[in-house]
Amino acid sequence: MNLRYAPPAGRSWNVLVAECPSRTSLARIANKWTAMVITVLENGPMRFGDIRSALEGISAKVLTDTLRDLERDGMLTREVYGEIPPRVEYELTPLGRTLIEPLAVLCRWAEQHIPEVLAARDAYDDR
Amino acid sequence: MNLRYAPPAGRSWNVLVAECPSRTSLARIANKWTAMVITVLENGPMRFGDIRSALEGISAKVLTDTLRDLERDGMLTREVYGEIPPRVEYELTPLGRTLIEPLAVLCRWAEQHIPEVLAARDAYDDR
DNA sequence: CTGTATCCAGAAGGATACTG
DNA sequence: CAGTATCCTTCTGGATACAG
Repeated sequence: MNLRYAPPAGRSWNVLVAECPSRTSLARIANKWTAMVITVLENGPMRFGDIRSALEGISAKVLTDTLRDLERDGMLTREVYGEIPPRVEYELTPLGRTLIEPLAVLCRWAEQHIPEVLAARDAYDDR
Repeated sequence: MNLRYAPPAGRSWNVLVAECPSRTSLARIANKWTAMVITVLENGPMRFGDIRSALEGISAKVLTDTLRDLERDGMLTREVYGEIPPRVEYELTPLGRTLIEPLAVLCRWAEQHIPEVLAARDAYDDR
């Protein structure tokens, strides 16, 4: 496993290799905002404001940045409707949809294991 | 547990609620270093130096911080052996082991979908 | 309504030197 | 070997104001 980064000539992309682009990709998907955005979009297209309301507490700037990054990496599409007031809808691509289940699992893990995590934290801080 | 937020009776914790502690927990596990550390520890205890070698490019400081946070949240244990030179081993707890599969899936996703992501990125940048 | 443009504080993370 | 300590740079993300 101590191989130097060699792809794309070969086939073995590897997040453990510092220069491998898969590590950048991992950083993008292993991210709390990404997990929440993808999860929230699973049921179909949503408007900017509705996403922002769903992800309670996110700023407009951060949501804009997150959505743009996800669009750039092909995980969602952005459609602007020429209406007044403006309407913009975001929708997962097939590629983005393959992330729904993995990221939903993470969100559920965080929710389901809160008692254990908080207990462990208290125990650690008490010593 | 001294919480500023508790889910309403009969309901579950929810990462979409800003003050819910599950969001902090999500931030910790939805993180590239966490994903790599957990994945690398799946086969059993490992020494600090071996983990650092496996996660090519991580600094001692960042690895120390990451391991301490994971220990604090009950996902791994840290055992110090009174030897010269020192030996310290990190091992996943049962709680930590429940993260192996979800996080390994993320790492595999990042590796397997690199061609699509890079293609999408090029297409986006070209317009 | 859906952003952009700034500015700024704090967190994350790297480099280097050093210790038990 | 397994860290600490320190310093420094970069990135993240919040606040505010404003535009189309």
